Amino acid sequence: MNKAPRKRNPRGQGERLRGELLEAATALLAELGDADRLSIRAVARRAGVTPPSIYRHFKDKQSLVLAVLEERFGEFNRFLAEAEAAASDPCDALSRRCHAYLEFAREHPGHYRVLFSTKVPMPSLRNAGREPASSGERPRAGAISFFALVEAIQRCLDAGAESDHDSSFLAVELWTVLHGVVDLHITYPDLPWPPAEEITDAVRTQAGLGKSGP
Amino acid sequence: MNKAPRKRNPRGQGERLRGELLEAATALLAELGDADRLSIRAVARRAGVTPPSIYRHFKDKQSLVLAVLEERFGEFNRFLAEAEAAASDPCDALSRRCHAYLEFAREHPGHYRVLFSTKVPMPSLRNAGREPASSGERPRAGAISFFALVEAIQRCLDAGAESDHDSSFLAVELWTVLHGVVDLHITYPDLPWPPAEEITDAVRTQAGLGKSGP
DNA sequence: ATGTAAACTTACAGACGTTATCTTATTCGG
DNA sequence: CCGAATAAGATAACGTCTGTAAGTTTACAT
Repeated sequence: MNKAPRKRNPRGQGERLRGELLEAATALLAELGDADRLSIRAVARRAGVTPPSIYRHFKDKQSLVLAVLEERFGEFNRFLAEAEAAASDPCDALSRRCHAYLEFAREHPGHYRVLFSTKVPMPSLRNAGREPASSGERPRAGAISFFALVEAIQRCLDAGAESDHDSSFLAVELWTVLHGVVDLHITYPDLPWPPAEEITDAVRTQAGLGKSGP
Repeated sequence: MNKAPRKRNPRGQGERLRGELLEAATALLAELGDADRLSIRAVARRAGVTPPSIYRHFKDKQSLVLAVLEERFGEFNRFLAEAEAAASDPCDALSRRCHAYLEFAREHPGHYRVLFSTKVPMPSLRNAGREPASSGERPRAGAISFFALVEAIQRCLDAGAESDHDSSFLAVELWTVLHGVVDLHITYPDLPWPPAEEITDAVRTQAGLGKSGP
């Protein structure tokens, strides 16, 4: 077996393993698509380290998972915000934001699942006893990107787009379609889907958010 | 402890435990919302029976889960079909079908998750080795209800509803919204959602499937 | 040389799916 | 009415996984 016992890190740089652990956990979560299925021991194997070594860098399994989630969620929001930058008008920006949403999910289906299709972090740990639910950690995460969507839509309405509904209702409508198309693609990858963009574009334009002027 | 060792079933009626096991597994799946998290031992505890007793009635864990899934999926399709029965015209039937979809999900969120938000049966068992994927079991399940939706929409178009797209595209669009709104409600139950019906009705009418005539 | 950071070894206590074997209550043949 | 067959379960156990705690080794920096 590969018994070379891992090149030890020099003094100040114990941080390096922390980074490699996050990297390993990230890769595994991308494959598993579910934080509950991630095991400390699998992360350790992946990083070429024994399981207890992880506890020098993370209090417990939940901390490790939350660290990864925070990273990925930040990258998700950054990616969507950057996509809007190149836009000419608010409706174009909204379109780009939606397409970026789909692109992120296509590139990182596992991470998408972990971020948006599982309940508050580690329901299995709640069942284990001890803590009284500690909800309120990750709901905020989904909320951030939702409010960014509301604002993007409001800018469209301010620019003259006409719709029967207000921005927050439209945001729910759009998010619903985006999430739905993504989740179905992930769950049934072998069905002959039309391109995801066609679906979401159809709903977005039918809702009156296609172009600014009348 | 409750050491009364369970009233034994008479000769011909060993089937009774089978029923109770299905019942217990069904209840647990409703709570867990994930077939992978269901444990044989939990089913046994719930039914007041020792774990190996299950193997007299089901070949293995997968068979038990599949039996439950088949039952629930049948009920789902029946529920949607019955909802259409009371309709006056094709568009009303479509509306009722959509509302029934939402109602089923609201009444049985856990079962909805198991039926429509997890990949082919037991991905964890595939990883375990032995079998070469055996896909093709449950995809058919989702397909049945999808084709029923296509037909319901086609009847609307035949009755004079005008839309820019064909029935199968519209079916994907509608299913996307239905699934999206359901999954978001399940994943973030504490957000201040507008009623699910409002969202799906909006998309359905915007798509031109609100009323038959012009 | 020594203190200490970084990682290791060992170990516990519990869960899981599943098999092999044993017990007991019921039913049927006589 | 009684003994044998059998169906419906229970016990015990194996092998594997899991998260994590305690204590130990190694190698670098001073």
